Amino acid sequence: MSLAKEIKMQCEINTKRHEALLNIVRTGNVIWTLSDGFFSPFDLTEAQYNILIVLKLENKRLNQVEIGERLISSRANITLILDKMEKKGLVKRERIENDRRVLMVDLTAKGRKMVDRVEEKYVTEVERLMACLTESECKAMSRLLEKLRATLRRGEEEK
Amino acid sequence: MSLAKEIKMQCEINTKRHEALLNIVRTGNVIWTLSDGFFSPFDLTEAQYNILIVLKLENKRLNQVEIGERLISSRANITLILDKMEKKGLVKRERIENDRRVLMVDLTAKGRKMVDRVEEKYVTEVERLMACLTESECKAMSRLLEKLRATLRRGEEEK
DNA sequence: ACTAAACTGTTAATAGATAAACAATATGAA
DNA sequence: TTCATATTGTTTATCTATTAACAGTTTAGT
Repeated sequence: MSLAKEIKMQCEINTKRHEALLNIVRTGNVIWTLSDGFFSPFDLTEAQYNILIVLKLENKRLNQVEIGERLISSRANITLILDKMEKKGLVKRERIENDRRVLMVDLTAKGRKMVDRVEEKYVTEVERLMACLTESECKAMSRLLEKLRATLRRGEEEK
Repeated sequence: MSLAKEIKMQCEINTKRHEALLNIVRTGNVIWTLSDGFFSPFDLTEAQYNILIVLKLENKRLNQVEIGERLISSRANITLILDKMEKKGLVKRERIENDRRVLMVDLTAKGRKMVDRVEEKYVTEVERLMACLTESECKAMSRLLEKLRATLRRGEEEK
């Protein structure tokens, strides 16, 4: 991921809106980078953790399309990520009777153990990282970001 | 649309802080994807545009390390991006006398023409995308994001 | 029932980024 | 000076992600 990134730009940013856009992207990027460092000791990528946590929270098997919807990731990529996770024994893929196209993905015992262990530390880490903002500040920011994202999405659908 | 619904998670997200973190990452991602679509008609990537705009705003030649600092991109990657831009005739690389290791990168006439043309549309596009937020909302959001990023950065330096 | 369209998952080609190793050059301390 | 160290840019190997094409399967309209 290489988006308009930080630093050493001697120019001013033109407008408040442009500044906000760059701030969102930069901050997302910093968090993304940090998360890499957080997950690597567990030999997980963020994408892999996300699949584990989705399966845990849904508490049922999901097919690969459903997983892709929850992660906003392409079908092709889900296949590759699951290939690796299956090799590591974190998930299993099972055919079902009604529809012979789909593969249902589920946590293995090992996968469940992994996600339980990591989730606890993840929650602590998130609180630590975000501790500088109050709950109401977070709430306000979420509201604005959701409003923005809704508009962006609608704008794209129209095209 | 709330984040939870958007990603079809039937569970709620634990805390306001966690929700805000996910909102930042996700919104940054949406913007990043849109920017891809914005630049591709010009046969540019975002990374390439960023190099053009940096050279324009600095208004002088920069070596590859200096460009890397401004974009937070690795030296290796800068080499590859500039290779492509040089082939397209957007930038030129010139040796200097004092230090025979360095290559100074500068806009060509074609590169300058390109960046002028794209920058104008880029500014318009940013205003359009962010129009749903008022200036004061943008200002508030920037303040929170900058505060957060400052803390995150400090937290990492301590490690 | 038949056929066109849609859907699921995989594969191949491509692009992007990074880290590690490297060659050439410059710097600085003894 | 001389030699270890640092710096600049390139190359190589590797990893991740995306798009397009594909095969197998199901759905829906007629």
